[in-house]
Amino acid sequence: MRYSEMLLPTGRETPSDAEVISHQLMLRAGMIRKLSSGIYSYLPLGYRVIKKVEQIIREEMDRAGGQEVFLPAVQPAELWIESGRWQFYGKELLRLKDRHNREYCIGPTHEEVITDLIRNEIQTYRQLPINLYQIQTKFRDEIRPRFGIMRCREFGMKDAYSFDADDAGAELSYKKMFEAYSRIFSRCGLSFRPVEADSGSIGGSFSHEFLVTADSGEDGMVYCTSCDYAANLEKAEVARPEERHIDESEFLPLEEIYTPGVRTIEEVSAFLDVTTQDIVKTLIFSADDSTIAVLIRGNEEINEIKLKNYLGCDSLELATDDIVHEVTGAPKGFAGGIGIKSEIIADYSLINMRNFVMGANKKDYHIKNCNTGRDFKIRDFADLRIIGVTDTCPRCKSPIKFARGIEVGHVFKLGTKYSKAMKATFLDKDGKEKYMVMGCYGIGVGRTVAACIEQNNDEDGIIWPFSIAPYHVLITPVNIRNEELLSMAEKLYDNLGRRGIEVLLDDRDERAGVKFKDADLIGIPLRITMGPKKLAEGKVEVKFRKSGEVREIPFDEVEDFVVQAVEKRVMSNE
RNA sequence: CGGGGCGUAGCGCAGCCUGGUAGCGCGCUUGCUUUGGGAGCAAGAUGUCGCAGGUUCAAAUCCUGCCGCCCCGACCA
Repeated sequence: MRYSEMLLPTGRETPSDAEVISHQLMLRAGMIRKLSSGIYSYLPLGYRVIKKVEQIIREEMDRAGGQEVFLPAVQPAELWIESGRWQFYGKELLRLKDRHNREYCIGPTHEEVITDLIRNEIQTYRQLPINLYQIQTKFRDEIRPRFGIMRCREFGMKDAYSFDADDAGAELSYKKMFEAYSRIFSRCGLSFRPVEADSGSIGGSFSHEFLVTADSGEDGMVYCTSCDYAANLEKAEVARPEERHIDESEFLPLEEIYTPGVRTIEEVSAFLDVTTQDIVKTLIFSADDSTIAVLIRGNEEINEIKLKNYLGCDSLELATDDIVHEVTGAPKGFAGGIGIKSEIIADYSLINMRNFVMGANKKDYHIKNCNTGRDFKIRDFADLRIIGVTDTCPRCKSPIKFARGIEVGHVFKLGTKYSKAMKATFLDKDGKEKYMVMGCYGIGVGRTVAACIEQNNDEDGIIWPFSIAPYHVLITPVNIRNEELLSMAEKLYDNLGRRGIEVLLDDRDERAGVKFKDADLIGIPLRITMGPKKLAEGKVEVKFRKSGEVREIPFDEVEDFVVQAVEKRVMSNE
């Protein structure tokens, strides 16, 4: 491609509404333009990168036994009513009506469509397993799109669905996808980590997120410094502590203390001159239609996902002030375990606590020297908190570390949730009709590109890995008015193109400085600079964007040099 | 949905408080000079001042309503 003919509007200024580096650079490098909140157009340079990532995905999905399909973006409401999600998906599902007033949605995901297809086409175990995937534009009406291409409403996604005859088969399918994903993200030149994730409302089974490590990531993760345990913060388990022997003689007598207007853990801690670890926090939740009190040590945070999973409820939220008053007989801020009119569950952090402080369920009072068992009953202890810096690995007890990441992929073992709801059955060897066991596997294509930029940039711009760079090589004749220079550049451009190298020729009538700045910004991995002085010696310069290394190569050798350099680096995911 | 901010040329912004009919930098066009890290000089083009009402002789500026965008939070995959 000739730069002079390409729509490649680079910009010097950072657009004011771009927060994260990948968004800024994608705008400045002329890769994307925003049409509306969370809705973007891809310009030629940006789309080339998207296609590169898609191609890697296709190759690896095919290699793992996937078959590519293309499913409708617009889906009839009936399917979603059948799966039950028309009701539960909420406002994120963009719904619309056609001229006959029939209801549709724009697919945020395709479990319904694929399950419908498969139930009609698959009758016997002989046709299983099967894995179908597509690369499609999805729409999720996010409450708050942000970070440019990272959290969009409209976005390109690869989604795959596996159907197996039994659980063991489904686990094998899952494992294959897990491995394919690892290869895909490695080939994209990303530093990433698969972490255990919550399988949440989709039900049972298990799930992994692929997180690209980046400080700007929206997801927190924790990983073990010794074994290979890694999980996102929602999921990360906290081990049950060993119970110390209870010697009831240690128990001190209860003591009610006047604590006017003292409500938060910090206030109580300061007022009574105790540490936050000596206090028990009592949180009142409304879970579906019931109310439950949850106790946790003062310095810890509740993990609502864990709580929701533990309770097995559909909705969970902190109780309203009215309910708090009803259950505790006091305004917010003085709840405690003693005398509360609801069931009580407690986080493991309470197990070895003695003589702690709690709210008194009475306005302006707290109680000292509370003890579980002696003073009140707890229905159950469970892992209900967010893992913290002082915790250790739940598997091997080694120290853990925290990091942030961008979720670029998610693999999910679905089980039979959809096949049951939509009656996707097959006839097994034993002549019995059974539900197919499903898995689903997503990759955010645009997000993968953004994540790559987050990991590969410097003050001058993007630094593409060879594997997904929009072009491998940029030829920069320093002055196109020098006809000899230009014609030699064009010759090199033609020859490299013929040998399968993707080349961009900067044939613009611009000053060298402008070309260099744009070259660094758009991040092409190799730049061949052709200037009159070096060319008089029969040489050109080859500069590697990533390392900054500059090699002077004789003009008649540069073609071979570049071909070899590109091939070597594409193969090694550099 | 709650809180905050912004909307003026393609991009980044000033002007608004104190009304008088719009400006700066970059970019763009033309010419000359320059030519290895975002050139210099000269001459130019480009605006429903987000939209709709209102106040006023007069509104980018004051008032009301709406829309859009961004940030924080809550929510959700």
